[in-house]
Parts: sequence; structure tokens; C-alpha cells
Amino acid sequence: MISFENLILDDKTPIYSQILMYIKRGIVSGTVTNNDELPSRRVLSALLGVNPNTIQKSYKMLEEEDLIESHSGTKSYMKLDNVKIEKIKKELVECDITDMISAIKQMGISKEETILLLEKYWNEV
Amino acid sequence: MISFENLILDDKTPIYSQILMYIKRGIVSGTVTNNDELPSRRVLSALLGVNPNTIQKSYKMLEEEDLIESHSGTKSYMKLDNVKIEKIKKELVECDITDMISAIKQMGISKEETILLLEKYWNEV
Amino acid sequence: MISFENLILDDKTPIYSQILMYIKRGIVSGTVTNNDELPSRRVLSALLGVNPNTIQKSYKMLEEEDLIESHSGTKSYMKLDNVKIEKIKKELVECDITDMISAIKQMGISKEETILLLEKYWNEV
Amino acid sequence: MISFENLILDDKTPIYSQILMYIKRGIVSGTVTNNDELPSRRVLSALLGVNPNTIQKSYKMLEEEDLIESHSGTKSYMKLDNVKIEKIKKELVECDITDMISAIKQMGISKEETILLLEKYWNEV
DNA sequence: GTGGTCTAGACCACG
DNA sequence: GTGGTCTAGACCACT
Repeated sequence: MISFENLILDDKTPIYSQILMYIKRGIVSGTVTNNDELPSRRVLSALLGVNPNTIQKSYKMLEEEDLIESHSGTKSYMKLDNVKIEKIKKELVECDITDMISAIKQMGISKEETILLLEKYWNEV
Repeated sequence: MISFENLILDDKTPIYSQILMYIKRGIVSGTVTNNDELPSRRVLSALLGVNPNTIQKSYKMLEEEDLIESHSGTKSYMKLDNVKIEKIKKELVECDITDMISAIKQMGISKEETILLLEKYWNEV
Repeated sequence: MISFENLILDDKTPIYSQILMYIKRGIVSGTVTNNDELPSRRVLSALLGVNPNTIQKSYKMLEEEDLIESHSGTKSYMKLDNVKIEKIKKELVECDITDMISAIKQMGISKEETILLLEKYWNEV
Repeated sequence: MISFENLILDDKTPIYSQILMYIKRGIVSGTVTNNDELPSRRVLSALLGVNPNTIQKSYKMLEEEDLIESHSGTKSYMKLDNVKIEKIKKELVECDITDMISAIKQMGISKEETILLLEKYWNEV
């Protein structure tokens, strides 16, 4: 069963998107693996304190990306393979890194300075 | 006159916010300096292909942060000093770096690997 | 539910402001009381023939003055107490009376004549 | 020459409208009479510290209501008769009084209470 | 021409 | 269905 206890919601980004990203990051990190069971819509909505419709939207998007499979009952399971995992990893990592680089470079900060900043903030997050 | 030719709009973030961030990053990088003239709402809206009101919103937020001087019937100018510049730099850099670190760490990627990725992508952006 | 059937809009004052004043006057007169339900933006906008966003602006200003309670997905309700009501009453009455006096005095009309005019027009409005 | 020294501009109402109303109230009070000379656009704009275009707009509206006459030079004169004066008086007084009554009645305040308030505030304005 | 404001309509998250 | 936000266009006062 996938755990959502490390998911802390902020109110700047859409909730369905935060849930989606949380799961995708779990896939990349290996805490979410093939055949893992997802909590039911009802349970997760209660756990996170958000509307069931919002959960439903997240699950639907996972389904559209062919990452989960909903069986006849209410249970849903991750449907992963190495190709999908690599694709997500590349997508997420590239996005996070290049977005940051793009923003940093616009401010005229050098690569060396960026690495220093990264070292500085790494353990504070 | 502040140049906006390097600003490419995406459709994920609010336009007014992208314009705001573009100017703030320019302040940090030094391409936007004190007393620089801002293009009028009409000119910039035509240049970027957005509504004048969207520009107005960006400018208004800059004024609320006391970064520009703006009076009816006259042009608008940047109103900066070193204290303001340092404050913005800290705000922007911290935000970009820590957001990235947070996302990367959730995926179980180490600091060393991150630095390698940063080196790899730095010149591609 | 607050009734808006006595609200007739003119086109000299901003609509959002007229709606705001209508509700405030209702608060003073006692026709709008604590916990009263406000019509939704859609309903009221259809009723008054204006854009939902205009209603939204009025409601937002009421919320900023802490006169209504409003959460996403739920109805909005008046949030009043005697202190707030007295404050609004003082604010509105003073404004209406002193504006009128100021205008009348500029025309060289005496207090006695004004009272006569007031008696004359009172039942015609 | 019509004096504008008692005109204090607020920034809530359009300036051209405030100037127009100031003159009309002067007509009603008798301080502005037939054949009175108006200051030139330039002089009045300097005196009030507003743009000549704004003065021009006020004068144009007076002309459209046939209340002033501009001679070949830059001088303008009031063009009044008793019928016009009575019409303006009725228009202004009725408007001020009935607007106030309308607002006050909406708050459930009685005629007697209104007269007391009027007495109270009369000398404070 | 300049900046400022109001109204309008579409879209989003949420219950 | 609810409220909240973003973009859009028209209009106004003013230089």
C-alpha cells in the first residue's frame, strides 16, 4: 500500500497535481513499485482532508498515463515497468534541473556559485 | 529602457507573474537598474501579445513592492537601491534552489548525482 | 436569504459599489442579519443582469471588512455583531447626511428651508 | 469674475464634474450671475492645479447646456436667465435631497431622526 | 500619448 | 453546485 504520510500539501499548486507529482516522485525514488496498491478514493480523501473529486481527478490522470489499473472493485494498483519508470525519471529530473538552471542563469549566477548554493541549502530542505 | 526580448511566455504560470519574475530576475542580474524606464502598458502588451491589463497588474505589483515609480500620464521608472536588490536576490535564489532540492530529494537522488546532472544540463539550457 | 429585489442599479456609480452599499444599508436597517445566507455569485449575477465577477468583487470587499464568511464550495453567510453594525451605521449615516448638507449649503439654502424640503420630499421617494 | 477659491477638489469624483457642479451650485446660490466672466482655461488650470484639457471639458459641457458663451477671444461669460436658474436649482436640490432621503430610508431611519441628525451635523460641515 | 479602474467571460479547485 | 483567479477590453482622468 502506497503511503502518503510524507505528502504535505501547499496551497499554491493544484492539489490534484501535487498528488500526481508525489506519486511520480515515489516511482522515481523506488518507494512506489509495480503492483503497489493505492488507497481507495474515500480513504485518501479522508487522510489528506481534500475532496474525493480531487482524488478522483488525480487517479484519472494516472490512469490516462497508463500508470495504474483499476480493478472491478474499488482497488487500484500501480502498473509499471522499467521503460515507464525511466521515462518519468527523465521527465521529472530534467524538468526540475533545467527549470532551476534557467532561472538561475537569468540572474547571472555562475555554475560554480550555484553548486556552492546547492551545497549550502541541501541539508536545510 | 528595459528590454523584454528574452522573455518567452509559457502557459503554465500566470502571465502577470511571469512578467513580474522576469523583471525581478533582471534586477538581480543587473540588466535592470535604478531609474530604468519601463515600456508603457500599451507598448509592452503589443510586444508580448497580451492584454494591457495584464501588464498593468504586473506593474501594480511592482509598485506595491515599491520597486517602480508610476504616476498617471508619465512614464514609469525603476526605483531601486542595494538593499532592495539584495532582498530580491535572496528571495529568488533561495526559492529556486530549495524548490529544486526538495523535488530532487523526494526522488532519492543524492547531492553528488545532482551536481553531475547540473554540470550536464548547464550549457543546454 | 438576503433579498435583492429592492436594488435598482444606476449607471453612475460602480456596480460592485452599489451592491456593497445595498448590503451595508440592509445591515443598518436590520433586514440583513447575522448568519443570513447570501445568494451565490451566479444566482445574483443572473438576477441583477451583471457579470458574476462584479458580484465577486462586492463579496470580496465584504469579506475584507470581515462582514461575511466565505469558503470555496460552500455558501456565504453574514458574520455580524452589534459592534460591526453600529460602526457601519455611523459610517453610512454621517456620509449621507454630511454630503447632502455640504451640497445644500453651497447653494445658500438655510437649515430651515432644508427641513421644509425634507418634509416635502420625504414621502415621494 | 467667478471665484474658484472655495472649490476643494476630492479625488473620488471626476474633476470636470466637480467643476461643473461647483459652477451650478454657484448659480443656484446667486454667487454666479448672468454675464459673469469665467477665468480663461489656462488661468483656471493653473489655479486648480489640473490639466487644461480637464478645464476645457467642463467649459464644453457648460456650453452644451447653453449656460456660457465663448466670445471670439478666449473670454467666456455666463449666459443665464430665470428659467435656467430655476431649472438648475430644482435639478440640484431635488437630487441632493432625494438621494439622501432614499439612502436614509433604506436604513430604516425615521424622518424625525433624520431632522435631528441634520441639526446635529449642520454646523460641522 | 500615460497610468488607473470597471465590467466581462472563461477556467479552476473544491463540496 | 460553490467561491477564487486570470485574461480581456473598454473607458476615464490626466500630461
